Amino acid sequence: MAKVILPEGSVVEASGRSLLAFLEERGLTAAAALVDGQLRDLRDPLPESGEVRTVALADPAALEVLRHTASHILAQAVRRLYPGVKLAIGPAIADGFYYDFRFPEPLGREALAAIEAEMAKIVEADLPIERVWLSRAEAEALYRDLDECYKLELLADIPDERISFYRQGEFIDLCRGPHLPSTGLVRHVRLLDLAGAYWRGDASRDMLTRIYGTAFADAKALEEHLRWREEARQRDHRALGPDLDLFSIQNETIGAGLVLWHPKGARIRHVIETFWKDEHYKAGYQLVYTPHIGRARLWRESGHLDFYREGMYAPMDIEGQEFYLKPMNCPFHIAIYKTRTRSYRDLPIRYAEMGTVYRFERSGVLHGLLRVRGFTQDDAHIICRPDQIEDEVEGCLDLTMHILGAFGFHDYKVALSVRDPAHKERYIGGDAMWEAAENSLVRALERKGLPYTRMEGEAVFYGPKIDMHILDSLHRSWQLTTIQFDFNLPERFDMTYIGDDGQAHRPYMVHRALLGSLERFFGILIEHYGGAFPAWLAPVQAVVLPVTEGEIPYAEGVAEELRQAGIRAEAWTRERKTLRWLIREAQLQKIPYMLVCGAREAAQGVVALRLRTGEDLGPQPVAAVMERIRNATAARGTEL
RNA sequence: GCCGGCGUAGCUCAGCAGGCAGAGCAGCGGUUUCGUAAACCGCAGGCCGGAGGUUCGAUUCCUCCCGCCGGCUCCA
Repeated sequence: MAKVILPEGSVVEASGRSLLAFLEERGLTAAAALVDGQLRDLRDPLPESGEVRTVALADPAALEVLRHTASHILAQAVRRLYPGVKLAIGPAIADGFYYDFRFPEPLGREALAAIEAEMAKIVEADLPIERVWLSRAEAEALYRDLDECYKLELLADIPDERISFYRQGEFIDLCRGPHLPSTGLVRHVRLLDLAGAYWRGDASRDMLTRIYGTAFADAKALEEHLRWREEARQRDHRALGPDLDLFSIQNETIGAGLVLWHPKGARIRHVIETFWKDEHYKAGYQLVYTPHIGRARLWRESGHLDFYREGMYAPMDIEGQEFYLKPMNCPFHIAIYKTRTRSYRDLPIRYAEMGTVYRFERSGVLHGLLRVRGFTQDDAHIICRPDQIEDEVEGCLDLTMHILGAFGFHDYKVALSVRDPAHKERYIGGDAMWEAAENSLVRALERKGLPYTRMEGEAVFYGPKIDMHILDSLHRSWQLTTIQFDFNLPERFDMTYIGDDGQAHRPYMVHRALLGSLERFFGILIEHYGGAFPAWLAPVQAVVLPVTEGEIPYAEGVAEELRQAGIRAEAWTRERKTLRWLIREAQLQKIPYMLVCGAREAAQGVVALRLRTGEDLGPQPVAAVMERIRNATAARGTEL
């Protein structure tokens, strides 16, 4: 007899019947059964022994099942409305689900409403969803009759002889399940988007139409998700950038994927770079500058022309010599290292550079600041002895958390990428190097108490690495930091140091970027803060607003006083507008501090302080306001 | 590259059964001297993304091109 745990927590002993039968007797509903840690259909007969737990519809574990069922309902609805349609695949994904179709006619977004309405009918009908097992021959016959070429292809990849299908009403679909017991449970579903997608992601195969949707157990969760989407849309850096006059990308005149940093964006970048440089000097790095182009010989020696050519732009001819625009900074840093014989006493050497690189990206993948063709890496190369690698990796993690923490990122997801143990021959460098490097990464992560996911076979051919993802204010994950060993370049460039034995040795080299690229990081920052930058980053920290023309000289004096104190301040006196207009404008520009000067304030030598939050703090001495802004700036927090 | 959507004033958008191209904001000129999210009046602003076709006539219909946006395995 199996131990059955019902939704309200009561336990019964049973076998043979389905969990669904028990629930129906009690007038209960649920999404699925959890048997030995695996989700199963409620309609399955209970096992002879073990534990069966009821998974409620509201259980997070049920979400995937719910969405998978929603994708079947979508397919059923599409089938009804578009008889000639061919079905491909329809899985649940992180935020919802999709289904890929080939439509006989192009489908527009406006069709989604009608499909949603048809889905509602299927939900209303509360069709039972039942699993059906077919033999291979039956399955193939079924799909040949229906002329479902994609499904036939999927069938061919399934090794089993008994093939699992799910049936709801007139609709049947190849599927491993599990599914909800009936369509009536999918109450809160919404179709969101329409997009093209290749069959099996392969650009040489058919282009299908993908319909995206999402589903939740209750209306509130669906509403929240839709609000979240809307919030993300409003924070889109591609809209905020031009609105706040931070940057522009001018495809027609400048070129795709090439960023113009406007004065306000440049002001923020300057703050970021200054902070970054100061912290790097403190952490024992040496800053360097290197050129944007280098001779073909350099890139041949580094191997870039062999392994990275598709990411590089065509060479330019300079006095008969080929030069390439740099896609990476490493060869230059190595060239600096090699200008003299290095002693073991010189190590570690840490070269850091805000190095601007150019990489070819296909036009379709370019995306605002997040994917560009020219960008500035916050790059560094650490060259060290074998006995130093662990401390060096740990030092990278410390610096990463210190710097990212200042920008309000405190949640990290870490991926450790190591060799594929089955194919060690695909990687450069010996076992001993790989193990030492991997151990140093693991130990450094453990010493920092950072949980990580180990990814076998995800390492690049030249060394193991750590990638760190941060979560932004909307809980979206972004990969920023990468810390990777490179066993390849020291070899290719024959880098050495003289050890205490008087012999030449090969150093370890670690390549790392903390913010990744300044462009990408800026885009993420804009979305993280929704354009409302904290005081230390705000391009304009304070505006001084005169109430009438009479206070213009006073306002200008106050702004000048602030600027002399190192505060980024402007007096808005260029044209005569009402205070209401000025406040609204400052609010839209998301300026943290508004200093209102009317006749009363001017007479007393004070300002009325209003914060971006809408808080009116009333009259304050100018010195007190400056102190407040200076404190908020120094704290690098979001508090104004 | 491919699929779908979209290209109209600096920006946001309306218009189009085929008949001289419209609004708000921004800009410029003036009036208003104003107290915490938009004072008022006026002026100017356009190869309706580009090329070709159909037509007496095209921003509108058709074809091609260019650009932008969403997406292109999280596998039945």
